[in-house]
Amino acid sequence: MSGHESAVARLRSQGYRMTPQRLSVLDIVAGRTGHIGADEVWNLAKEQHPFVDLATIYRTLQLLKQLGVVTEVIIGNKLHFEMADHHNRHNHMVCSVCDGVQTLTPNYLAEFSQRLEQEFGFSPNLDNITIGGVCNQCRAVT
Amino acid sequence: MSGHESAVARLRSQGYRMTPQRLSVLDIVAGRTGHIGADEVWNLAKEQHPFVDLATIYRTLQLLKQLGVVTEVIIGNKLHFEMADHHNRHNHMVCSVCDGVQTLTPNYLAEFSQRLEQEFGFSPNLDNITIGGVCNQCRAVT
DNA sequence: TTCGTTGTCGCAAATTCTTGCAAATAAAAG
DNA sequence: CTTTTATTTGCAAGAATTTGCGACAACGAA
Repeated sequence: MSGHESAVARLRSQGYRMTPQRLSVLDIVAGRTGHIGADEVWNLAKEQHPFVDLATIYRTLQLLKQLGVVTEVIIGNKLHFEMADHHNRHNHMVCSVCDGVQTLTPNYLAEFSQRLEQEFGFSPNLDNITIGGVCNQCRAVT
Repeated sequence: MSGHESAVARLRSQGYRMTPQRLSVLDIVAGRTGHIGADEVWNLAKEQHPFVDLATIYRTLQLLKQLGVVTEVIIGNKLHFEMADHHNRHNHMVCSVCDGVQTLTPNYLAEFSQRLEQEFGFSPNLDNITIGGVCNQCRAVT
């Protein structure tokens, strides 16, 4: 009921339809500050629409991702999603050892972004960037 | 039979064992210039070891990934792997619309890497970086 | 409001990837 | 070479995610 107008508009403008299921998913993801797993979205969505299928959740999340409304992060071997906040970007560093996630707001990425666009014609979605590596703790263990 | 000595050594030094199955997987991935899907690795591996299980392939690829021998890229909804070439890095830009993959050798990433390490104590593996976005073609369509 | 077109949903089956466990085996010790 | 022991494997079961398809519903047109 709040700031979903733009998302709805974006759906419509591409010929997609707004359904109660999609609104639910949108509300749920928007209601979280951090990321949320697909299974959690499903559980919450069932409270409002007991018959929603998990497949619908996945399809909706994929759609919202394509539209740039949400962002996908792979944590462990699960898909997680969160609102793509274009004003206050969240980027992730995922440790390949412990699957821990760290968040950062990298201003330094802006320049890199422009280069990619100039040299390759590729518009990177930096809301969606995930950097693999090893975190402090796990490196200490080895 | 070629340049796998370092990979074998890296296995041994961590207490892992070198088995024919693992050597097969290593050979197969190393024999490719580009990336290769887990299922393809399996098919090729079966030519030499008809009874290898797909689970073994996955486990081996995960292991090689942890050791930094290979690199994992998610293309579409499949896992792909390729040799991590530390001298000539390959990084990927994956289009979220068409799943097309572009490769680049970003020298400009080096500086960014150092910052992450200094500020977060996180050692990024830039061989493994994947940047999502929209490619030239798909952007033109919209 | 009603109708028709077309996108969407729910269901079930198919893919893709992961995990538990007993048997097999690599590497070290004797 | 044989024994020992811990790692790996293969198999089967199980998560997690995607896809095909007929029934259904959103929304513009009449």
